[in-house]
Amino acid sequence: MKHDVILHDVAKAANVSIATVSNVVNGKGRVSKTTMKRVQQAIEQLGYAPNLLARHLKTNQSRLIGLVVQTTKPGRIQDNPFYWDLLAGAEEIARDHGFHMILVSMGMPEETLDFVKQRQLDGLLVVGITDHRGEDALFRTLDIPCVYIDSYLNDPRLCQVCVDDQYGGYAATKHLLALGHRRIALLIGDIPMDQLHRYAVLQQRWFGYRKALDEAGLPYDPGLMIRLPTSVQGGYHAAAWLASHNDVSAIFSMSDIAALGLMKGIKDMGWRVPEQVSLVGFDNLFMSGYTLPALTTVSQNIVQKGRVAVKLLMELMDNKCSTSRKVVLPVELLVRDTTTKAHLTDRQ
Amino acid sequence: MKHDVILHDVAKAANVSIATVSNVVNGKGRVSKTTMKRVQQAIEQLGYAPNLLARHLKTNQSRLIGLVVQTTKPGRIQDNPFYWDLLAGAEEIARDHGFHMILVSMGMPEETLDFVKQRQLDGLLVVGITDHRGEDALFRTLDIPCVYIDSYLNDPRLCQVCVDDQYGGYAATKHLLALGHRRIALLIGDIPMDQLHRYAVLQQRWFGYRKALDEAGLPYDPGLMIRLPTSVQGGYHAAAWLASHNDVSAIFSMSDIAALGLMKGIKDMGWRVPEQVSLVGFDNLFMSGYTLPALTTVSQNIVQKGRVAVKLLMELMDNKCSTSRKVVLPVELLVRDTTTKAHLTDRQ
DNA sequence: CTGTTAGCGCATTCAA
DNA sequence: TTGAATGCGCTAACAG
Repeated sequence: MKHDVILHDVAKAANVSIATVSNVVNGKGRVSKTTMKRVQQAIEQLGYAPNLLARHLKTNQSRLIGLVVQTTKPGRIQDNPFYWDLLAGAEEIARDHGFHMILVSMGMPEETLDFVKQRQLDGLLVVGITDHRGEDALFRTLDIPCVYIDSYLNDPRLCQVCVDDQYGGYAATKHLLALGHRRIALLIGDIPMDQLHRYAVLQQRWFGYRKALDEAGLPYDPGLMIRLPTSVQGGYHAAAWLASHNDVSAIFSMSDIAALGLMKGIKDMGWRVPEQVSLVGFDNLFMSGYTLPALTTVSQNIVQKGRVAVKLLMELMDNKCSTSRKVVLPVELLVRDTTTKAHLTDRQ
Repeated sequence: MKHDVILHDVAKAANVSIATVSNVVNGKGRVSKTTMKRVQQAIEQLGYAPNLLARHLKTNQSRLIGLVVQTTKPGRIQDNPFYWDLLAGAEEIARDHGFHMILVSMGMPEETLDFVKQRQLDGLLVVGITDHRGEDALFRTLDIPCVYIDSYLNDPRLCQVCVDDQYGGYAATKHLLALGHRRIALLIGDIPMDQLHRYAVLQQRWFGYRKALDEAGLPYDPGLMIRLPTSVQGGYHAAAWLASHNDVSAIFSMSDIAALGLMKGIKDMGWRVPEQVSLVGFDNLFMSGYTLPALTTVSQNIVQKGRVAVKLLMELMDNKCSTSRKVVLPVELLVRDTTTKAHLTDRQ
């Protein structure tokens, strides 16, 4: 094609100045009905659309929100389907406010900072960081509105969105305890226990687990922590662990993904869920209700998490974030078919 | 914080003109070693980062690539976890070329056009459109580089990336035929058969199915098309259909998602996979190998699809897209445990 | 090798 | 109510 249509072209066509056209476009200033009509017509005919680069350069904003996700290898986005739900929820609200979402894959920290400065991002949704590596300080230096998701930062001035992970862990464990289980293993992820504080979400669920144990007067046994990756494969391999721990009658997996792999692993060993091992997951993935048996799990709404995060960000931008700076979304235990009364003798 | 650091500030600090700083930043023009050092030092100290809005306004580009996805409700992103893989692959390559990904949820067509024009997007990744609603023409009017993913547009000048859907459908069906199955149902999605051409990906797989049937000298039976949504729920309900079609010994589901639901539905009816019904899926989801029995499926690499699409887009931008304008990524039949020899008598 | 200058398209004073 | 003029921060052409 040719040259873009600009303010100037419209002005000429409507026989007015560019200032007037600008006023019409932005609904500002006083413009008479007749000229407004004429201008709108010209805009229509020429197919004019304002150049946001120019507008934003002038107004010193970008109406762009960055979704900052951690990367394993520098510059590479972590493989996690949940992010799409988060992004979808965020985009929905952002769009309603005239903002758009841009992806910021966080590799080297400085790169991320540069990105935000260069692109003049108006706000950030930061997923899953901790304040133990100074990452939060990093974003603080940026001095733009940030909403931290699943991050559990201690600074009360920070805006945060998460789910009630601790309650989730508590509810799942309590459910198993109520069914008579006493030796409940925790599929916690591939991390050393002394590094648990760096994975706040997992730590919170772990807290909930311990709390339920405490209330039941049961001791905490570090030997029941299964430290394998939070993945289908990791879960699958947890079955081998289970084979050498015959006193364990239930496993609480911190993710449905791992729970699915684990269920497969258990069945491949010839054991039955839930008759011989009870299983609880976390997340309520789209197919968790459709496994056989259907997975008992702690359900969370990730799309909603994205929505709420952007809403909070909008408030933060308007400086009217006097209300709740930390939003904890509810989780819900969905009891399905992978949990049943303890029958310890079955596998012994 | 305060005011952003701009070219001017650096220039003053280094005692040079802004043009020289610009040259250093962009590695253009001739700058002496000593001044370059001085400028770089100033940049470092002040923490200068170029304002891309200004740069792009000047250079008339944005280094932004839009990922255009369909929405069901206007303005809302369709719920599909695959998109994250696509986005991740695309971002990986885009970032390597100094581009970033922005989300364009396509509701009303005009909105989308405005978005692209206003944000001055340099290129577009358009997912799953057809040329039967004139959507392709829409993007053509934009006159910016586009790569169409999973779209099967007829215009040979268009850049497209897809997988070999037809071969996938063919291979899956042929596999079932080789096992002795003769009545093979197709779980095709919630669309009228006379609208199939509007869903080119499904149509291609359907072509493959028919081709395999033809080669085996078997007639095509429209009565074997199961028209239920491509979702876990849809698949689950397909089990009821199966119950009333006892001559059907195998089902080819056009998506793993639906296949998972179907597997559950079949088992809930008390039937066994694969002894009584063989099942093939499509996609190879992350947990498809971990169902029980493990799902036989046609595997595709969606991350790779995203990568290739951006690579193609980059070539298109450089005008050196003389080579292949259409890339067909391979698919692979993964024979796992949901398919076995036909035993028609089992359920009759 | 380095500095001066003129816009990119727009929003926004300030005059008329 | 409308228009002329200024500058957002940067690049690129041209001068020195």
